[in-house]
Amino acid sequence: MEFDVLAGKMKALSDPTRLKIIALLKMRSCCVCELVPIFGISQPAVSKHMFRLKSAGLVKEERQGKWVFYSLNEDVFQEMGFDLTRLPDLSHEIKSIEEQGISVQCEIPE
Amino acid sequence: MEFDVLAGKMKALSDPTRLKIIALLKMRSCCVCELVPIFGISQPAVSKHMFRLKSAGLVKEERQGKWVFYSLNEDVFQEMGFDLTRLPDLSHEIKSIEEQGISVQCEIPE
DNA sequence: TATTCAAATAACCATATGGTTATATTATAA
DNA sequence: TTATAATATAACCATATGGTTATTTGAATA
Repeated sequence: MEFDVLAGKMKALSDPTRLKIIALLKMRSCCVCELVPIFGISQPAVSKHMFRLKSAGLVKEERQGKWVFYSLNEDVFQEMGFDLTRLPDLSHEIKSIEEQGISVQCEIPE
Repeated sequence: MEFDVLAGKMKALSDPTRLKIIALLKMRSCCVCELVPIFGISQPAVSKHMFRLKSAGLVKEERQGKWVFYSLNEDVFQEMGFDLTRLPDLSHEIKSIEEQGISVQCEIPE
């Protein structure tokens, strides 16, 4: 797990519209033209949201004739939730400031 | 759970620095002056990050003399992870576009 | 009381974000 | 082949973001 990568996935879900899109895709795949009336935003706005979700790896796309169907990448989505519960150990950072003598002992705020 | 609120929490964690701060606070409380040398950014930059984490409810603050110690709000953090796995049901949105006849049957892209 | 240290706030800047309208691309249908 | 439908891309705009430096606030210390 890389902090940058996980933060990128979080950013992809940091918008209410994209979060709702994910909730919808948990039910079934959708094409752009279905999402437009649901969210009441323009078609290019939906396309941009899908691009962001796809770039983060959260969503897969599949063209079916003139439609492009987007589906949830369940593995990536689940892994993200897991990563959130297993953030990397940063004890070396704590150790570093302690060795440099710049840590603050909250026990002894004399 | 509200999509807006959850998205707000995600946004608070959508920055690598803030995500690392959370990872640090999982180990122990820290004050601003400890985080400054760890991240190599200015003290006001750290203060702004803490404000954003606090606003999202992910972090608690406690003044100890001239220091302000920030600690992880573990309940909120855990609940966020849980909410992510239990996104609200949006079947009514699907039903709506189906009733309006604007849904696309991906089974029959004739 | 005056000074000093930690943190917060203000003002600013460059870049990112989420929307728009207009146009291009891709694939079906006439 | 031409028109049409779905999607993507481009260009633009207002606001948000993450950083900076300068200043203010709060608390401990000389």
